Amino acid sequence: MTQRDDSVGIIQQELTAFARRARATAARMHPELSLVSYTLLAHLEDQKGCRATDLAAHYLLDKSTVSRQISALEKLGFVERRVDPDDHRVQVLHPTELGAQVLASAGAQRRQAFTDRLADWDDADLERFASYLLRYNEAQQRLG
Amino acid sequence: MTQRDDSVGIIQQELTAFARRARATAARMHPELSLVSYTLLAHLEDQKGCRATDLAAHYLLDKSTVSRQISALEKLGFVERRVDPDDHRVQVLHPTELGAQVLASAGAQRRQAFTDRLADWDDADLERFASYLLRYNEAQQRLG
DNA sequence: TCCTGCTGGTTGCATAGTACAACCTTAGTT
DNA sequence: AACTAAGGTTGTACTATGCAACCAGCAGGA
Repeated sequence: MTQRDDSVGIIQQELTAFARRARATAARMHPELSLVSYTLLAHLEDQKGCRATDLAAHYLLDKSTVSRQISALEKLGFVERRVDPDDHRVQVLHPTELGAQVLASAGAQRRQAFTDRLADWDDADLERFASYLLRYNEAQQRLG
Repeated sequence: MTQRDDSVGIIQQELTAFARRARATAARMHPELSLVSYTLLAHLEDQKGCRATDLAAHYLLDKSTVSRQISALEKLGFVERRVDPDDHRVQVLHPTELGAQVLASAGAQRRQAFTDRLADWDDADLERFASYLLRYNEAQQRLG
């Protein structure tokens, strides 16, 4: 067992531990907006509106899952649907004013939690950690 | 928005993206053993047996959740219960021979996937990434 | 024009994972 | 003996998810 293998083992173990906790932690932080809802809503804001199909493709979710998530967000008044005049099959989804507010609030809370956890890191370490995560996720997407 | 804030933002985003994918990815890799089951079974092996309560405490799960997970693992023949002779309330849980085999196989598959994703990293980066994850998770546990 | 096939979305069904509360059994204390 | 605490199980409910069946609108070709 080389030192390299040790590192891989630790990375596996720690990422797994993180994944196991993530949903529950997010739910505790802002019960109003689950991890998934938060992500979808954030994407809508980022993209200035998109279709349910785009969300499904981007997050590797089934379209039925997205459909239900969006219904829930709509029921909460966080999302509105605008039928595309050029293609009546399509609904372009947008955050509502309220949705944007809730998103901003949840985002601030999330960001604060991360900032706290990373408070005693120096800038160089933070930047390197960020670049490692980007690199890792890029590889994961590439390799499935 | 400082460069530091950017780094925090990226870390948040990438860890979130990872968490969103983790369960589904794990499920695709070895349908026999979900992420949670895998983790519980691995803990049993690590600890050379422990109680359901210990698992619940360690993974911040409700004891009912653990109870059901263990029932499922037992039904699959991966776990056996041994009543503690000193305290008949207690069941000490152990992986069975079969459970250990499945665990080893799933573990090898998981490890291989990580090894592939990290194939083109040099040793120093791997070691640093591993240490960052340890540090991050330690802080998360400390801060809740 | 009409049939066929494709695309975007919804709905019915099934499953996993989870929590909470009520409960049972066994230990330990007073 | 009576009470309390600890380890587990079970009933109930809810969220997230996928698959399959379906509907509706669009686009192309015979």
